[in-house]
Amino acid sequence: MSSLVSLVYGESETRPQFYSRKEKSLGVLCSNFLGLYNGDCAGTSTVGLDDAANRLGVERRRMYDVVNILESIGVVARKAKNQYTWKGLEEIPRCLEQLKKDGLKENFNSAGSCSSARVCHRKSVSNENQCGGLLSLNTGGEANHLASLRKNNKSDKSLALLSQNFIKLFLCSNVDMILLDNAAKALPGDADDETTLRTKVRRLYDVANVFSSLNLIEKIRHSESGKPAYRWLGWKGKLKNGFDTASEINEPKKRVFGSDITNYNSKRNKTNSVVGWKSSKETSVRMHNKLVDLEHEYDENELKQHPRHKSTGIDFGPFAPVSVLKARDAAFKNVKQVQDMESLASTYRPQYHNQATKL
DNA sequence: GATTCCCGCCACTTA
DNA sequence: TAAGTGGCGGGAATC
Repeated sequence: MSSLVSLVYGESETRPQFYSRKEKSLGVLCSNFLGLYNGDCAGTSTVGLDDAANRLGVERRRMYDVVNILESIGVVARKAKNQYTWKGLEEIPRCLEQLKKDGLKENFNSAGSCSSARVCHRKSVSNENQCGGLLSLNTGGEANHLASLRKNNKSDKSLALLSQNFIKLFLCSNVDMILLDNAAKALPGDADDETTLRTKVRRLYDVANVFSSLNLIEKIRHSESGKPAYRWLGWKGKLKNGFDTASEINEPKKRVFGSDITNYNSKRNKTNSVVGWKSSKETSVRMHNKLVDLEHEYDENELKQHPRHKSTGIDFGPFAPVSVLKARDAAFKNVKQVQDMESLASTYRPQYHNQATKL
């Protein structure tokens, strides 16, 4: 029992250190990873997976999650076994641009579904996609690490491609707000199978947490259903002192959890409370319609089952941006304070390490 | 009770 | 054959 307590409380702590999911979230890990390689280790061109895991005090498995998602937006590129090339945050806008181009060119979500997203990614596997490292990696001996996945159909479900397709939902349809459930349905895969959907939603939470930590998206709440939705913010960040300052740049705009929305475009509410338009390119119409259909379908069912009072706006959910930002800022500060890598590792390890696995 | 998402099992690939 | 990779879903934290 005492050992169990120490697992939870931390052996070196005099005060109980309660387990907190937020501190171990992929978003926080991502922030720390970026802080490490974009800040303290700026200039480092090669990222060793084991090294990163050690420095950040996490299991290697978690690094795969973060790195795969970051690879999907060009921040890193797989170089060799256990090694990634650090491309940098400045790759993000270029990658987003490319993703948008690809998505539009390949008519992402043609025929009102995302079946073509599968086509899109297959093309990507064939190295037609130029984005970052994920789809055009292939430097040196590492020919195409997705090729192996393709063999066993793994790439169809890879986190990296899910990430890219999630982004394409925003970029290619020009919706700026998507219900997570609907994103899962709209993305490639069996949308009728409950288990498949649930799994996809789990993965989308992973992806969304990382993207949220990058300030590419923000989590909000569908005002009527209370269901989670994500709003596209786009890449606004620029580096300052080696750090992504997107959070700082956007900080004034952030709303406190539960507060009223002031910058919400009322026009969006007119047609649909969740899906809004920025423009209306023909290619985007199909996806828009699909998402709108999903929303209508969802809203009708929801209202039938759970009649609600009319809401005046959007409520932020439990993933309150401010709290996340606080956690992130704290993490960044933490990273900044540590000058040498040795102390960095010891600083971070307790935060992530699952002590239970050390038994 | 529903939502969120960490955790680690395990199948598969690679060296 | 050991090590690397990452899909997957159980189940606990959180709302």
